[in-house]
Amino acid sequence: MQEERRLAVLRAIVEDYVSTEEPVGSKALVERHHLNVSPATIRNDMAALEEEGYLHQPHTSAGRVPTDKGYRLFVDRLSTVKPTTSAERRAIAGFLEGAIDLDDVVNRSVRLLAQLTRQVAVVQYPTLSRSTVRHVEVVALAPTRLLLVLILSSGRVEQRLVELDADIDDEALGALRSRINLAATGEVIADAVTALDALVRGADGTPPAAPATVAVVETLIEAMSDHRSDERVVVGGTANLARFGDSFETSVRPLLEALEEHVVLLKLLGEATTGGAVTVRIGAEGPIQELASTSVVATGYGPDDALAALGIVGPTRMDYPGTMAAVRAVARYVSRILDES
Amino acid sequence: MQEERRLAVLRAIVEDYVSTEEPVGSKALVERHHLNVSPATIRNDMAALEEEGYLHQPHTSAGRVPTDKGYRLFVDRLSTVKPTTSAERRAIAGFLEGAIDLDDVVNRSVRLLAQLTRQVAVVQYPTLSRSTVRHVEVVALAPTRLLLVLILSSGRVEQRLVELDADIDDEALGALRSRINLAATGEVIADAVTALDALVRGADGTPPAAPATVAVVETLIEAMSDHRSDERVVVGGTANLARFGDSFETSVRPLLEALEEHVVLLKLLGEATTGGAVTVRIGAEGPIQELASTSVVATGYGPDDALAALGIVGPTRMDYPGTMAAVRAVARYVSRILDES
DNA sequence: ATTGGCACTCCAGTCGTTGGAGTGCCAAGG
DNA sequence: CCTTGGCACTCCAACGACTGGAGTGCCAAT
Repeated sequence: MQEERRLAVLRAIVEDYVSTEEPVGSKALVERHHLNVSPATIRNDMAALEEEGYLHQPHTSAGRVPTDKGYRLFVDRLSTVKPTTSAERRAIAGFLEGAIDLDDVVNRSVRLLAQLTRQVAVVQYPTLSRSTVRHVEVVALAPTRLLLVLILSSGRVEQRLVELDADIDDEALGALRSRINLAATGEVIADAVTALDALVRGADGTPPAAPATVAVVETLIEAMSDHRSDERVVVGGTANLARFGDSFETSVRPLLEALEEHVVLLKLLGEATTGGAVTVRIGAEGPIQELASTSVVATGYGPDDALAALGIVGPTRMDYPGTMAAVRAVARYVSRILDES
Repeated sequence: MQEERRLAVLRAIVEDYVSTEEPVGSKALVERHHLNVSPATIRNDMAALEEEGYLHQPHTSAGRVPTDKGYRLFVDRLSTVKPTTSAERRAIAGFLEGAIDLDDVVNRSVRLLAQLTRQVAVVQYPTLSRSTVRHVEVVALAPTRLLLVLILSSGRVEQRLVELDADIDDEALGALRSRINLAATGEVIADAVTALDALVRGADGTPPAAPATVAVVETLIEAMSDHRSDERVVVGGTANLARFGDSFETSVRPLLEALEEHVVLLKLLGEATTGGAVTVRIGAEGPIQELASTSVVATGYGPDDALAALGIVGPTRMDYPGTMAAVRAVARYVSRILDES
């Protein structure tokens, strides 16, 4: 069955190219992998694979290099995700266990990912809009001044001050607090907002809400709708870009620029939060011009892997199985840590 | 007066080398700057300057390049800080005005600095230990559960939960709140800690403090002593490293690695918070091996320029007057913004 | 102290040359 | 029909020789 062997050849070429960083020729292939055929046979296969667009030749008489399409086939059908060793798992767990708060978890994750993959790591902060409301606290600092504390499942805490036009007594305050929590606690942000909205609109013919209630709920909704902190990502391991050796001004500069455009990164990571698996975007598959010559390996984390995303950016020539394994492992441990705390 | 001319020659060499990035020769010098002498004269001066260690020759028959010592002399005695134009000032102000919170101020400052100087920018978060206490809020979430909110002059807000062994009534709570604020409000963190400590120790023979007071104050002191967030710095503009063109693996990689070592950066910036002026560290003057071939231009910001520091890291071959002006201008505006909010 | 003249140095770019790795194709063998 | 050895061909990358030009240092003259 020569079709099968062709795929084996593609796999071998990808693996060799990734490790040697040089175009791979037919002779070297048969030596390193024990394909029981001659170089000439391999050449025929390679010619066929090139014909189909999986390989590319830098110059007429050079070895072959995988194309984006070749990597794609490799990732989809030829690679088995390398299982992480127990030592690696222990290292990951140990490194993340020490985290003391959300910031620390995120920062440690970035460093860890960058170190494991030797690529540039990107971690998104837990998304506000996908968190659920854990608790809302309403306390009086003064008779006309309330402090709202909004505690989310992601561990984030938001707080707002509300000035009232009139005094509010403890009893009314308690009632307000329990009504708000009844409506919002446990809900996803979006649902909490609509529930709170219903509260003040007096949906079903109930009398209009008291001014104090309106003020509090409005502030709360504003806090929940404040998506700007959604836009936070942390980037690390840029020193790994040094391995780009060649074509610096042409390939590293735009990449560094893209990495500082956090909006761009968020778009990139956004695609990864759908579906539980590790997402791989190879070369120009994505919408972002500047990253056309790089690959992105990312996945969601948190409950249902939908809270936010993390991943790495690197050259298309990368160790996909190993990288995917590392990304998945880190995402799992981060999810667990967040769940515990 | 030939001594005077020699300095003029040094200045001219620094300026030309910064703008052309190439060793500068005697002929080019007399053409570009209207020194009314011949190239031969300049050559004598250059030989003397080299003898004294201000210049260096890459090869026997090449132009001259300033040494670290040469830059140092230039910065200390030959350069006038370029005044920022009103257009620049408006741009800076406009860019920073839009900031909505502390995070935003810091992030905008980094981008602004990187853009103005075309170097790598580094901004330290306001130092906890140098902030003063603006207000302490103590509210009961439940009879045995208190929420402490610590608001600092830097705009930072810390909060802690305290579980009590016994119930506390509103009256006692109010008393506790005002005693704490009396002791701490307006004080520098360190002083606030000692004042609070005195509160529970009952310094002058007063009866020992109530258990609730002890618990609250201890938690508060702990929050104030939590210096880990002191260690935060934000780095931006790494894409500007691309201009390092030559010697990538040798000079950019260690630099990128150093930039990720935030502890290292903090040490670097730490030196800059003393004294109100802009600090310039050239080449190997500082303690950090990895940055031996770069310069750091930094200054403090905030009240007395002592709250925290910001600055840039770049090649020793940089436009010192312009860079110093930009750093100073940004620091001033950041200070102003923080003061207003 | 300054300057023109002059010999000297040395890098950077250019141009052949060449060796080796790799290919494509073909004809022979399973 | 697939595989294989042989062979001519291609082309890069490395090496070395060459050379022009920019720059210097020194010296004698002013």
